[in-house]
Amino acid sequence: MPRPDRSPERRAKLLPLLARAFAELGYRRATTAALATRCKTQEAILYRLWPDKKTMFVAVIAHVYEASTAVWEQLLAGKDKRSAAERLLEYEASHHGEFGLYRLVFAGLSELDDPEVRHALSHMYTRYHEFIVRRLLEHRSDQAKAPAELIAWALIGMGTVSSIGRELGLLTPAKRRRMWQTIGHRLLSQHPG
Amino acid sequence: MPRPDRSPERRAKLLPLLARAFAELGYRRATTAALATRCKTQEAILYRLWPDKKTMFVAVIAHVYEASTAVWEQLLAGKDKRSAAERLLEYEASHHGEFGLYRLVFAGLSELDDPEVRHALSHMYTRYHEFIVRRLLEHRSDQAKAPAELIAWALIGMGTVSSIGRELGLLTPAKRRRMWQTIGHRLLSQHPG
DNA sequence: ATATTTTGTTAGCATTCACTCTCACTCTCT
DNA sequence: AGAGAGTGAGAGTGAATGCTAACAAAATAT
Repeated sequence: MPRPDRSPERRAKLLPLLARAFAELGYRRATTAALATRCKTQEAILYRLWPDKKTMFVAVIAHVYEASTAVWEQLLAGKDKRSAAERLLEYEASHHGEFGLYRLVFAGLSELDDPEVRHALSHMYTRYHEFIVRRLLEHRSDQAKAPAELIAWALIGMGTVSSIGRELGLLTPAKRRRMWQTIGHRLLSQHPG
Repeated sequence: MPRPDRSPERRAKLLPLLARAFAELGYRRATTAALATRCKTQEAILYRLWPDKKTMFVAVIAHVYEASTAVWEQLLAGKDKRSAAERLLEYEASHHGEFGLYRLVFAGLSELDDPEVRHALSHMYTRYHEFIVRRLLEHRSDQAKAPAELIAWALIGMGTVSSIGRELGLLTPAKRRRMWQTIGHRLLSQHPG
C-alpha cells in the first residue's frame, strides 16, 4: 500500500522555526512566504500541514509554552539547596524572553481579534501563572494561596517589562539582573496583604 | 489673500479619534479606511494632514502620553494628605489602561520594525518612568535613586500585566485592585537592595 | 512492477490596503 | 468681486499576501 504519512514528525520539526518567525516578526509581518522561507520549504507544504495561518500561530503558542516549561522542569530537577522559586528567579534574571513568549502575546493581542487565539493565550498564561504559584507555595509553606497568586502576577509583569525594556534599549542587562534580584527577592520573601 | 490653514486645529481634533482606533485595533487592522471612517472623513483628508500612516501612529503615541500625564498632573494637584505616589497607585488600581497606552506599545513593537516608532516609544517610556521615579523619591526622601528606578519599572510591569490579564479575562477587576493595593504598597514602602 | 499515496514545485487568483489623482467647491483676504 | 488657497469626495492603482490548483516526482506497500 501507500507510503506512510510523516506529517506529525514534519509538524514537530517545523514548529520551532515557525515560533522563531512569529516571535521575531509578529503575526502580519510573518507572511506565509516568509514562514516558508525560514522553514526552507514552500507555502503549499505548510498549508498541507496546517489548514491556515491562524492555526499555525495557535500551534506555535502551545509549542513555545511547552518548550519553556520543559526547560524549567529540567532546571528544577537538578540538585540545589535553594528553593525552586529562587532558582527560577535567578534563571529568569539572565534568560528571560529567550523563547519570545511575550512577543507572541503582543502579536496575538494586538494583531488578531480571534476567539481561538485568545483562548490559546489565556490557557498558556493560566498554566504559566499556576506553575509559578506552585513554586511560590513550595518556597514558603506558611504562605496563603491568594497573596501568592498576586505575587506571581507581579513577577510575570516584571518579566514583561523586562522584555519591553530590553527591546527598547531602556534596561541594560545589568539593570534587568538587578531588578530580578532585588525586587524579585523582596516579593519572594514577603507576605503582602 | 487665501483662506487660512486650519490644519493644526484639525490634527488636534482628530488625534484622539486616531488614538482610540490604533489602541482598539492595533496598527495593521487600523486600516486607513477604518481611520477615516472613525474620523468621519476621507482617507485623502488624513493624507493631507500627515504624510503617511506611520507618522499618524507616531503622533498618536505622543498624544496619548501627553493626555495621560495631563490627567496625572491634575490628579496630583488636588489637596490630599497622602503622598503623590500613593494617590497615583490608587488611581492606577482602578483606571489603568484606559488610555490604551500599553496597546500602542504592543502594536508598535510587534507590528512595526521602524526606528522612528521605536524612538517614539522609547521616549514615551522614559518620560513615563521618570515621572514615576520622581513621585517615588518624593514619597520617601531617604530613598536612593537607583532602587527607586527599579521599583518604578516593576510598577510599570504590574500595569502591563494588569492590562494583559484584563484583556484575557484572567484578572478580575477586584483582583487587579488588590494587586495594586497590596504589591504596590509593598514596593512603595520598602528599600530593596 | 505497479498501484497508491505522500511530497515537491510552480503558477496564479482574489482580496486587501496604503496611497494618489482629479475635479468640483468654498472660504478668506485684498 | 475675484484671485488664491483650503476642503470635500470619489474613484483608482500597484503592490503585497493568504490561500489554492495542478501536476510531476518519489517512496512504500503488495
